[in-house]
Amino acid sequence: MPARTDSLVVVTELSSAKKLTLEFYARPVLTVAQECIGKVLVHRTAEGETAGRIVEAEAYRGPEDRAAHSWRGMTPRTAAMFGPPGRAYVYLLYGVNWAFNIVTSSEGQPHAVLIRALEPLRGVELMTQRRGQRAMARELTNGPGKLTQALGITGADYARDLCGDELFLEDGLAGRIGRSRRINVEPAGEVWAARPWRFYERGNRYVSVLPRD
DNA sequence: ACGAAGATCGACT
DNA sequence: GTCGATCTTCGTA
Repeated sequence: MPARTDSLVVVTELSSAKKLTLEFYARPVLTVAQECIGKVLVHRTAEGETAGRIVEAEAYRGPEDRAAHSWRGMTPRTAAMFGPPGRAYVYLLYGVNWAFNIVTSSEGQPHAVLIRALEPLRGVELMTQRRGQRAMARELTNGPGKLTQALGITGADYARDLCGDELFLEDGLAGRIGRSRRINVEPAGEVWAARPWRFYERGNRYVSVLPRD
C-alpha cells in the first residue's frame, strides 16, 4: 500500500507542471524578471482556469529606479511592493486597465516584475469571452492590461500570495531571450529609461512591442 | 480641495 | 503610427 501510494505521487508530479515556490521569488529582481520568460501564469476562478506562458516582463527596482512606482517611497497603492516577495502587486492604470506585477527580492525592498505579455495556453475559450477576441488573436494577451483582462486578474488579487492555489506560476521552458529598454517609461528620464530591464522571448508573436534597440 | 500625470488600450488613418 | 478616453493616485495648498 505505501509503495503504491508513493508511485502514484511520482506519476502525478511527472504529469503535472511544478508550481514555483518562494525560493524563486526571493531573488534579485533582474534574475526573476529574466527567468519569468517561459514560465506559466495560472489563475483559477469560479469561471474556470486560464493560463499562459510569460513572453515579456520588466524589472522595476525602486526606490532608486525613477521609473518604478516605489521611487518616492511607500504609499497606500505601492504598499505591496514593500512587502514580502512572492506576492502580487496589482494596480489600476489610466482608470480602466489592471496591471499585474510579481514582488521579488526581500521584504522592505520595493522591487517587482511587471508581466507585459502572455502566450495563451489553457482556458483559451474563457479568455476569448472575457476579451471579445478570436482565439488566435494577438490582441488576446499582448499587453499588460490585456492579459489581466484575459485571466480575470483585478484589484481583488492585490497582495495575493503566489504560493497559494488561485494565482501562481508553473515551471516552463523559454526560447531565445531578448533584452531591451522598458516600454513607456520615458518620463522617468533617459538614465532610467535606457536601462535594459525588459526581457522577452524572441520571435514570439504575443510580445507587445517590437524591440527598439 | 485641486490639478497634473500616468509601467495603456482601442479606434482610426 | 497617431490620438483621445478615462479616473485613480498623490503632491501641493
